[in-house]
Amino acid sequence: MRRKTFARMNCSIARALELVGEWWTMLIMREAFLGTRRFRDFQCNLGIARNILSARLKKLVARGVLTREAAPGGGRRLEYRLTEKGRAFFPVLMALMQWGDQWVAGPDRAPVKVVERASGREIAQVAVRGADGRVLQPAEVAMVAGPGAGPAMRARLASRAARPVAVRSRERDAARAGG
Amino acid sequence: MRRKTFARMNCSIARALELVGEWWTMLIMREAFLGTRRFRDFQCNLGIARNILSARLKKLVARGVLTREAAPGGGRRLEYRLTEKGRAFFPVLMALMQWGDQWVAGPDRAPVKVVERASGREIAQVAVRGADGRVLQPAEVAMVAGPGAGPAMRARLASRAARPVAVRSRERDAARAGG
DNA sequence: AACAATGGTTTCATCATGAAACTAATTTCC
DNA sequence: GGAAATTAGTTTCATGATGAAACCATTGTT
Repeated sequence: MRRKTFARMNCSIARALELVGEWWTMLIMREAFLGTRRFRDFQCNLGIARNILSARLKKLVARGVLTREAAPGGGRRLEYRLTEKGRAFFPVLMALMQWGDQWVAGPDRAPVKVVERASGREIAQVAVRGADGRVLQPAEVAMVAGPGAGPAMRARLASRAARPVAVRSRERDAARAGG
Repeated sequence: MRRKTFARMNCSIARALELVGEWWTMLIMREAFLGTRRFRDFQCNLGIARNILSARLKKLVARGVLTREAAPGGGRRLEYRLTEKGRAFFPVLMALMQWGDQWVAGPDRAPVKVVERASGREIAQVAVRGADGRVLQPAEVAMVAGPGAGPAMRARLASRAARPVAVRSRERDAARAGG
């Protein structure tokens, strides 16, 4: 059967994943943030098949995440560059990288360190913050219906509004389970 | 050919995606943060095929993102719950949701609003911040080799250390391109 | 004109996905 | 105690996505 689309779901995460959630796409975004612009370089740096890279780039351009422009220089050179929409994706990638650093690679084994260009100091952990800037844990927030919520989502959110993601202590050992 | 694995890549984003980057997995995480714990509820809320859900949950448990425990109640009830590692994924999902709200759903069409439980005020934008708490744009940071960088990554980062993600003005129209 | 570099598209074998059918463990109803 | 129901899967099978290699097209160089 055909792979299901997330586009119809009344959920911004699903709709975002429809654009960037396919296999390879987030790594293409990573490359773009690392400064890669040319088809050849994406292909070599990632080791992705060319037909797949072509399809992914095409979709990202069509969705306004990248632009495709002729580049100066010999041959048939093109450049793929991040748009404003693409650059706005930065926090997602940084959050994902930090999670990988801390929970997959292991502490102090990060392959890449992100530093503030001006000062050379490492950036802070990407975190969810309240209006006052305080860092919030999952249990400290609630999901409520937004202006774009359909009837189904509205019903779901109403029925569980009082049920945060509870934190239990007995799982600490299990959280270290194998890789 | 078999789908390539990202696990060997010297990149925390790739390694994170190896765990949560498969089709459906991030939406399963979203459901978990919304409070869903039972197989049946994941299946109904997402509309995912049961064999795929089974495979994804199994992998998330094996990787320490979820726990699987018997739950009180009739039948053969099980509960899947987020571990500390799973809860640490919160900023990634919130960043993704906000990006979807702003750039895919369109402004003021967000299906879900996330508010601080204590005050009821909406949370802030998830952003990359420096050590001093100031919000940083992609062009304001540099990627440098971390303790876990291999020779190849080290060489790449050294050669492009001086090349930030440049911001050009002429793309503003293109960024609005079709959906 | 021939050749090389870049950026693809096409073809084909293999793997992943989705739907439905089937299995298994536990509890409730009669 | 046995039948049915609930939950949580696994198996089977048709179809779609992926990866590798081959092929094509445009532009610039010799």
